[in-house]
Amino acid sequence: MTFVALVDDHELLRTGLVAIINSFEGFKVVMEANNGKQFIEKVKAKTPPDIVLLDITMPVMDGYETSSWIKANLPQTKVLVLSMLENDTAIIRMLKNGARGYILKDSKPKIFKEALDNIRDSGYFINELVSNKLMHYINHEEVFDTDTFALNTLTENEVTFLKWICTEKTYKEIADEMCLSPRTIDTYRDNLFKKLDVKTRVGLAIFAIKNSIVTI
Amino acid sequence: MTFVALVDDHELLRTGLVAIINSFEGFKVVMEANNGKQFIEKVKAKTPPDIVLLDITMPVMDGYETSSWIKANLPQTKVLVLSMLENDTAIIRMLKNGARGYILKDSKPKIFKEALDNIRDSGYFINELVSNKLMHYINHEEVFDTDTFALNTLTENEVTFLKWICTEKTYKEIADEMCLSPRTIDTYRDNLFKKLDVKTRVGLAIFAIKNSIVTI
DNA sequence: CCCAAATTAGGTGTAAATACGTAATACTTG
DNA sequence: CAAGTATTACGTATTTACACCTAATTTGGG
Repeated sequence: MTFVALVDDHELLRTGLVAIINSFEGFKVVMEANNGKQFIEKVKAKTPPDIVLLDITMPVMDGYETSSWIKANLPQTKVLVLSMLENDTAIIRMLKNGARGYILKDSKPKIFKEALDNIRDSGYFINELVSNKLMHYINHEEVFDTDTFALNTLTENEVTFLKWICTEKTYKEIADEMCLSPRTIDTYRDNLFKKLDVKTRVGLAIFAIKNSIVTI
Repeated sequence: MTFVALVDDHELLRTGLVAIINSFEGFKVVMEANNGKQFIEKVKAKTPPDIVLLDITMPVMDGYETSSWIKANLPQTKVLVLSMLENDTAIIRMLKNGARGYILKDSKPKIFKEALDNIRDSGYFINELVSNKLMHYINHEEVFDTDTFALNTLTENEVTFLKWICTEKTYKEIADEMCLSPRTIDTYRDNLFKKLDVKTRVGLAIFAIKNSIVTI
């Protein structure tokens, strides 16, 4: 019997998952949690599950952190990401943090079964989502995950600046808002163009939105 | 007994919903569909349900269309929107299309029960999400739902143009891509500035993203 | 067929954004 | 303390974006 934990703050989805997973022969849901922190608390008192079905977007402690924690503290436990996010950054970050597979929340139950079987049997579930990223990694290791990498090199002021970028203010007005010289703002922009490999303010705005620096 | 239909392309969520709703006394799920079109086909052969739990984002026929159809063709049937979208535009559009309530997919089962009870008993479920929009409507009717209104006035070319707006191409390059004169592109931009009440290209880009004209 | 409206296009001027080179301050760290 | 580095700032030139006004062309109804 393979024991499964569900970590997701969507109660409804969890209810559906429990029903489905328990209907799969050889799998049983033994733990549920609303977020990573709650999972960690609960798992301390128990035998760790074999597989953790893990959401990314959660309050308190998100999937990225949680996966890292599991990788470091529960080496026998395998993480299968269950997310709505289809973007490269999310997939790659989770894989880097130790996830063994990544499926979308709107997958059909059949996919689910396959993923659980594969992870139990081979340790991994490599679907198209994941294999595309892996292929990309093989071919372009150096440019792999530019966004995530770039995100970490941003200074506090640059992040603030990116927020202003997504408004209709001119650079001069942004300079006023940030109490800096317009020239400094120019430098910020030029640096970000290089860092983020974009050429225009629209490029900056889209980067900021894509990486949740601003929410719209 | 109140009969409920589920229209949502997320099978997992549906499974959970069926379990939960059937566990509520007095409610029973009698129909499931992956999208509006499938629902229409299925409902023809049956007695219409009392309540339709309706997702917005669906392939083939989305929630907006589906709700309008239900309003026009099944006057006894009440729509309760079940969505992940928390933005004004979505809520308002659905309310205008006849929805009786709007709850988020990550609501707790308790909220669910309340919503179903209220819609059965009073015909409506007015939670904070909805009441805020209604209040806003009372106070600012004339500026109510600018985005949705504006969306409907966009021409095909303007939509295409908005897609290009969210790239790093200059207007001249966009003109080439669309096989139009740069002057025409200028006119498009100026018209959109007026229509959408923005002043810069970034404003246009954000409108396009917010309203799912482009996906990033 | 003709009119009104929508679409496409042009001219000109100003403001903003972008490119590139340089340099004064602040802040580490050996 | 000195050298290196990050941050902040400036000058100048060019390109792009934006504003406002006008007009040719296409399109859809009466």
